Amino acid sequence: MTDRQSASMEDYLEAIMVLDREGGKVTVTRISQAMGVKKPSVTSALSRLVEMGFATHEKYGEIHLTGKGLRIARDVYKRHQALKRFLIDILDVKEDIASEDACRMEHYLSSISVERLDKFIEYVMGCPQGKPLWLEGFNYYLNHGKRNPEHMAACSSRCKVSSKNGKLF
Amino acid sequence: MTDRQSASMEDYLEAIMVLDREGGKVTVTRISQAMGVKKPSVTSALSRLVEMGFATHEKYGEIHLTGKGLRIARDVYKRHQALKRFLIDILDVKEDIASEDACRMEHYLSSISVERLDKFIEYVMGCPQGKPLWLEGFNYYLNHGKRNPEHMAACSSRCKVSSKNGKLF
DNA sequence: CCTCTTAGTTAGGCTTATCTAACAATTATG
DNA sequence: CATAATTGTTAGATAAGCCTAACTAAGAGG
Repeated sequence: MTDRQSASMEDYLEAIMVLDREGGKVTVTRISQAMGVKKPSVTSALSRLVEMGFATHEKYGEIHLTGKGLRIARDVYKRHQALKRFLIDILDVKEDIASEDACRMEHYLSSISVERLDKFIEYVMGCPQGKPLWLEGFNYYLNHGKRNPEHMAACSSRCKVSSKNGKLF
Repeated sequence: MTDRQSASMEDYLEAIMVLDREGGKVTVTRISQAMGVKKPSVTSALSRLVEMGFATHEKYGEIHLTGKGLRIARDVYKRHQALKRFLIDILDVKEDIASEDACRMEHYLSSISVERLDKFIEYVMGCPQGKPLWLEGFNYYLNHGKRNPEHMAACSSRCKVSSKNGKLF
């Protein structure tokens, strides 16, 4: 039922979904540019997606995901976002690196682990009073190579009111 | 200089290193069993590793990693451990799932991100007084679907004295 | 409506990484 | 030490996924 597709197929499905959300027709050229592959690769991939029942594509015509295809695309995207948010918000990795890492790893995280990761981010970032102090402490640790004596004394996880990472994505 | 090899090549290098650490001669058969591939695949992979200067292997003879090969193997293994420890110790994922996830993702985490992840685990698990209370709070959140009111009141990250995860690996 | 440009497809080749079947070398055993 | 069992290699097939080159379809401008 929930068999994973190849990394490549997942990438195509995800790209089609994202391009569709961006608006306008989803074309071979757009997919090609978005994914950094040549157009014949897209045509070839599309024929496999169609064969597997994940997309529809009439010659020279429109490209759409089927229900099945969309479900997979959303799954992949969810994994992508969870990984990216973790890397950026918790580990303080720069956005471009985080995105690249997420793009590569999104195909390999089990559903159990995504679920946990999602909950973890929710738990940490959803701290009622804002960014947890212990996370501030981690930043200090990253920058200074040692624990902040103040944090160690208090060992407090009281939350900051304003979050440093205010952007939605 | 630090070009990443393919996932498959990294897997072979890692397996050879681990088998070597386990003791005894590293043989085609052992590699084959450890990795779940047939023996001709191992022979073929070995010839590529030798060609790239990552291993030595005389016909019907001994298999060893070169310095270059060992360096890569250690890198991969480090990523593996970081991911696994994170999944188990922080996200409370079961060991077998964590290992599988780590095995697949270990090839795709950038060096910057491993570094951060390592530091993160070090920071969290190395809390002077033991397992942080906020992490206990996360466990509660996982099991009950909501924050523990007590933790919310205190929002404390004081550490438990004894760690629940006492094993080294 | 004809031509030129752009978009998409087809054909064919390459690489990686796997497999099976058959063969060769090595090791163990009576 | 001769033969059987194990171990390792070679040859050849297959599949995914990418590429280039060449072709065809569709659409835009004069």
